[in-house]
Formats: sequence, structure tokens, C-alpha cells
Amino acid sequence: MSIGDARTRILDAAEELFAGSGYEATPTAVIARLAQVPKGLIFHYFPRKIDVLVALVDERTLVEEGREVDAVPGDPAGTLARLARGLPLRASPAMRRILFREADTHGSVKERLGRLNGELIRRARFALELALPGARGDAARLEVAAATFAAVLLYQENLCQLTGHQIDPDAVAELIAHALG
Amino acid sequence: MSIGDARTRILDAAEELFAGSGYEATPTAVIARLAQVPKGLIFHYFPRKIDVLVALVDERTLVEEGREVDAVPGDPAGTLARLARGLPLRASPAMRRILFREADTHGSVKERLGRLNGELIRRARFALELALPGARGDAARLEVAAATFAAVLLYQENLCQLTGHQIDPDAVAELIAHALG
Amino acid sequence: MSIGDARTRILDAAEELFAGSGYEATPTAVIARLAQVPKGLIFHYFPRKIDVLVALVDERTLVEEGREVDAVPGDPAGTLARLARGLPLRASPAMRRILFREADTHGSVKERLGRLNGELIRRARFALELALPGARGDAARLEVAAATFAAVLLYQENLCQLTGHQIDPDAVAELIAHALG
Amino acid sequence: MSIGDARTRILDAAEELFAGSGYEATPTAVIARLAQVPKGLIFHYFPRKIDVLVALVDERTLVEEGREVDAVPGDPAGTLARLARGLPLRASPAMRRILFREADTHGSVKERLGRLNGELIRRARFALELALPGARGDAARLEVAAATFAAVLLYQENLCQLTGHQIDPDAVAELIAHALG
DNA sequence: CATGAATGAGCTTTCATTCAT
DNA sequence: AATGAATGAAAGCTCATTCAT
Repeated sequence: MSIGDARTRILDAAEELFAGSGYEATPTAVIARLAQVPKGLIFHYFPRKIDVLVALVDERTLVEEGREVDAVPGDPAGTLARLARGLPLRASPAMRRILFREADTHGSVKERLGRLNGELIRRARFALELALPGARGDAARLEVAAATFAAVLLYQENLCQLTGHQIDPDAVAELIAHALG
Repeated sequence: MSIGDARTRILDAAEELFAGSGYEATPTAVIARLAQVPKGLIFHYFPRKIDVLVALVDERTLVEEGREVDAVPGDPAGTLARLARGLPLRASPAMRRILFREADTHGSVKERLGRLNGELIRRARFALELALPGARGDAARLEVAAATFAAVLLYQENLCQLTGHQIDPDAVAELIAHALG
Repeated sequence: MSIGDARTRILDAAEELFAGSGYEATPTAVIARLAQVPKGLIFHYFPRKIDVLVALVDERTLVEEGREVDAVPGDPAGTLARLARGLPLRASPAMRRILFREADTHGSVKERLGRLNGELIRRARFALELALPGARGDAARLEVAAATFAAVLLYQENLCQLTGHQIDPDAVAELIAHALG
Repeated sequence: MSIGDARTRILDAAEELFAGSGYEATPTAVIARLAQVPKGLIFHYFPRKIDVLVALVDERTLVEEGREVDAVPGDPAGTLARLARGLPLRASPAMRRILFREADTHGSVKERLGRLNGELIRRARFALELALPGARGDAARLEVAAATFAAVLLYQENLCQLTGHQIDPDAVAELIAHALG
């Protein structure tokens, strides 16, 4: 086997195909062909087709929880902008598409997306608390700002690709910072 | 033929099923059963299965374009909040889910969702322009605010249902208004 | 369709094949080929393979219950011998094999076989009661005689074909008559 | 390797599974799992799946041929009753089920069952000959009695479990003795 | 001997679509 | 327009068997 073992090649193929055509529209036979393995081998490693998707989500997406936030007191705009440099999500672009695309398909995908969402909000809130020490009193407003920022980031990750619209997270960061200033 | 004619009942059934299980996972036979029509009749009205989805989007979603915005000069928060009372989208809850869920399935769905997105941004921008006559000079900032608000509304419509998180559009409206104030 | 409609031809084919090779060892594809119908049509009429077997048992075996017994008072041997002329079972030889062969496969087959057994015993008991009016007092002995006769008849129907042994029901009838005489 | 060596554990597992679900419906993978051996090892000991069944029958059923019969002259009922204490078959309950259940599956099973049947009849005949020295002249009647008793015993072993009916061999023994008396 | 990944034919079942009526 | 039987390609999945290690 030239590139990786069979199981890995199956997951590679599935990742590409699920991202492109969707889980339901991707036959296992096509996964097998792309992975250059016999069809039966897929079911040796993954007893049911859905287990391929579950394995992908389990093994190839990681919501980074609890990492420290790179916050600069007095610079909420810059702090948020740095947050927007990357979602707290270790996953390939294909896996990111799968995460949003198949959130309805299986509970484990939905759960992962929900975790990402929650972590995003938590980070944004925490970053703002650090960047704006004086604003801690207004927790509700910070919460709204954090959720708004999270919404924008997920919107950018997901819908923008579908609709062709763009949104600049840095500008949103500045907007929100201004609102809290 | 209790409610509506056959074609209508087919679309009713498909709407419910596509929203619940997704387009790919819904067999035409199940649509026929729920609609209480013979299987063949579906293909009389809709030569291919995808035509059912296209017809649903065409006939049961309407992006209201160009309607006037209920803006109050000097009250950007209230103006945005009123915008958030309802998306410029005439569609049942089921059709809304279909719009987001099947945006990858067929071009016409994606186009409709993109149209909704564009209209949302346009309205938000226009509303802010009216509510903040003095801010017209800073078009870029208005644009960002509008896009942010649109992102929040679509996020609420789509992801919140999946992840269980909530966001209060009125609070976001106030936040944005404050940022622009 | 030359001989019978498709559903009938499917059942005909299944009857022949289940009797010959057994239910588990008979692929639906072979049924379809013998019946000269496309494979998919089998599942149009019988959603699952087991439904073919159930339909066969339901529609092509009939345990004749409660029919009068041709009893001659004073001639228990002849009366039992007449009983042995035919089991109270309307079914082709193939269906008879299926009934015994697949009794473990599905509840409905087992139930039918149990009904046959029960009816056989009931008839034998009733026949003996009529043929031996004076013996009614010894109900237990009649019961044993009836069960013995039933066992012999089922043994003849089932095991004899497997083992190559033969048993003459008329001689058993006479033996039992003698025992009760 | 808690109980026995691998080969024994494979046979143990197969015995249990074949008795419960039937030969055809039992995958070798399930046998391997229950036996706690790797899948490939089964085919090391038994090149084909059917060889597992053949080995079971060969090694775990024994038709006891030619053993002396515990006959008491003048007491045919007791003699038969003692015969009914146990079939001339050394085999676990599971193997007994397999013997009847899979008689159609493979020649060796059918042969063993036929042998059991023959031995049963031979013993019953011999027992009756010894118990009724005066009846030796009427060989035909003895033969019928023996076959009847064999039929009852096999019926009890096989069908009774399926149909829920019971039959008391002792009472049958007495009935037959009475018939010959 | 022992192992479990690998194989591929074949299984039951699904399903969009057609078509005679 | 209305019907449901008919079609067959393709789906997910099973499984006895092989084989390199």
C-alpha cells in the first residue's frame, strides 16, 4: 500500500467525497474506488456506513477547549481579531464542510458542531473580559457581544461559501469593540 | 382528497419529509404514502424527484425584496430590532429548514438562500442609513454592521436550532446601534 | 404472463425451492429467475424475504379443523386406518416438506405445524371414542393411543423420508386397536 | 484459553450456535467470537464451514449400536419403558437438536439420524422378542410395535419441543405391551 | 501455529422511474 | 389524469475463504 494503510485511505476518500457530494449521496462503492480498496474492506473497519462519518468526526475534528486566549487589555478589537485568525477547530477544510453540511445527519456531528459553537462563545467572552477589565460588570452585554462574534465567525465559515457574500472579521471585531468601548 | 388537490398534497408531504429527514433520505414512495397519492402520480407532476424540491423552493419560499424598511431616524436599535421581527422570507418553518439543509443539494436552493442573505444585508444597511442619517458618510462601517446583523439573524435561524444556543436579536440590535452611535 | 400472475409464480418458485434447498439456502435471485420475474418484483409483493415463507404457509397450507371423523363403532382399527389415509392438511407435498423443514425458521411455520399436531391428536381421540363407545371411561389410555397414532403419522410424513425407514399406518392402527380392545 | 484448546472451543461454540440458530444462519465469524479464537483459526482446523458440522456429528454424537437390552421376560411394558429412559444416543441436548434440525443440510447428519432410527427399531424389536418369548412367531407384529415405539420416541425428542405437546413414553410402552399381550 | 486484514462474490433490500391500462 | 405493477440498476451489507506475516 503506497500511501498510508487501508483504513486511513478509506477515511481520506470519505472525507473528500462527503465534503463534495454529501454523506447520503456518496455510495460506499465510490469511497472504495477512490480509496483503492475492495468494497468489503470498508465494512471490515466500519460495520455501518454511518460509522465512517462518525470516525471522521471523532478522529479528524478537534474542538480545542480551554486554551488560553491571547488577550491584550485595552485592545478588545485586536483581541477579537486575533481570535478570528482561526476557529478553535483542528480540522481540514473538507472536515469543516462536513461538520456544517452533515449536522443533521447524525448526532455526533451535531454534537461536535455544538461544542465548537459553545467554545467559540466562551472564548470570545473570556477574551473580552480580559481585554476590557472595566466592563466585567456588564456581563449581559459581553455575552451578547461574544455570541455576535461567534455568529459572524460561523457564518463566515459556513454560509459565506454558499452565498458568495464576504464579511471581514477584523472589521466586525472593531465594530464590537467600539460598541463596548 | 381531503385537503387540497393531489399536487398540493404531494408538496405538503415532501415539505414535511424533506425538512425532517432530508431530501436524499426521503424516498418518493414515502412522499406518496404520506400524500395519499399513488406513486406514479408524483412523476406525473414532477418528472424527476429533484423537481419536487425545486417546486417547493420556487413556490413556497419568497424572498421579499425591496420592501420598505420601517426605520425611525435616531433609533437604530429599535429599527434593527424591528427588522429582526421577521426575516424577509415568506416560508413555513419547514421550508426554512429545507432552505438551509439542502443548500448544497441543488442550485436553486442555494440561489434562494443567497438571495435571502443579500436581501437581509441590503435591508439592514438601508435601515441603518435611514436610522442614522448622520452616519451615511461611513459607508464601510454601516456595511459591516449590516452584515453582522444579517449573520446573527441567519445564525439564529439555522445554527441555534442545531446547537441549542440562543441569541437575542434585540440585544444585538442595541449593541450594533451603540457601536454606530 | 403465460402461467398465472407474477405473485403466484413467485410463490410457486419459492415453494419448489424452499422444499428442495431450504429457506436459508435459497437466494431471492434464484426465486426470481425460476419465477421469471425481475428480482425487485419479489420485494414489491413481499417486503422481506421471510414474508414469502409466511405467505406460503398462510395461503398454501390449511389444517382442516373440526371436520367429522369417519368412525365405525366397533371397528377402531379401520377407523384409525381411514384417518391415516390423509393428514388433516391441505398442502402440496412440497409445502409439507417446508412445514417440517422450516419449523425452526419462523414462528408462523411452527404454529402451523403445532396446529396440525394438535388437530391430529384431537381427531384420533375423537375417532377412537366413537369407534370404542365402551372405552370412554378410560380417557387417559385413549389419549395415549391417539398421541401415539399422531406421532406415527407425523413420523411417517417427516422422518421416514429422511431415514429411509417405512412404517405401515394400517398395521399401527390394528396394533393400537388391539391394545384398546 | 480458559476451557479446552482452540479446536474444542470452536466446536463448543458451533454446537451452541447451530442448535440455536441453525447451520446456515450461523456465520463463522460469530463462532469465532463465541469461541474466542481468531477467525482464521477456524479454517485452520476445518477447511470449510461444513466440516465443522461434520466434525460435530462425527465426534459428538454416538449411536450406541448392539448394546444389550435390559429386557425382563414377561414384562414387555417395563422393558420398553426402560428402553425409553434414554435413546441409544450419546449426545448433548444441543447436538440432538442439531441432528434433527440439520438432517437436510448434509449427508453425514442424515446418515447419523437414520442410524439412530434403525438402532432404535432394532432395540425395540429385540427387547420385545426377549420380553415376549412366546410372541416370536409373530415377527411382523413385533416389527410394527417396535417401529411405533421408535416413532414415539423420536417424535418426543423432536416435534414435542416444537409444538408444545407432550407424550408419556411409559404409557405408550404399556399400550404397546397390552397390544402384544 | 496463529492472526486478522484482505477479498470479492453474492446477499437482501431500496428506489427512481417507466408504462400499460 | 390516474394507477400500481413492473423494472433493473445500485445500494448497503454479509460472509466464507484466503493469505501474508
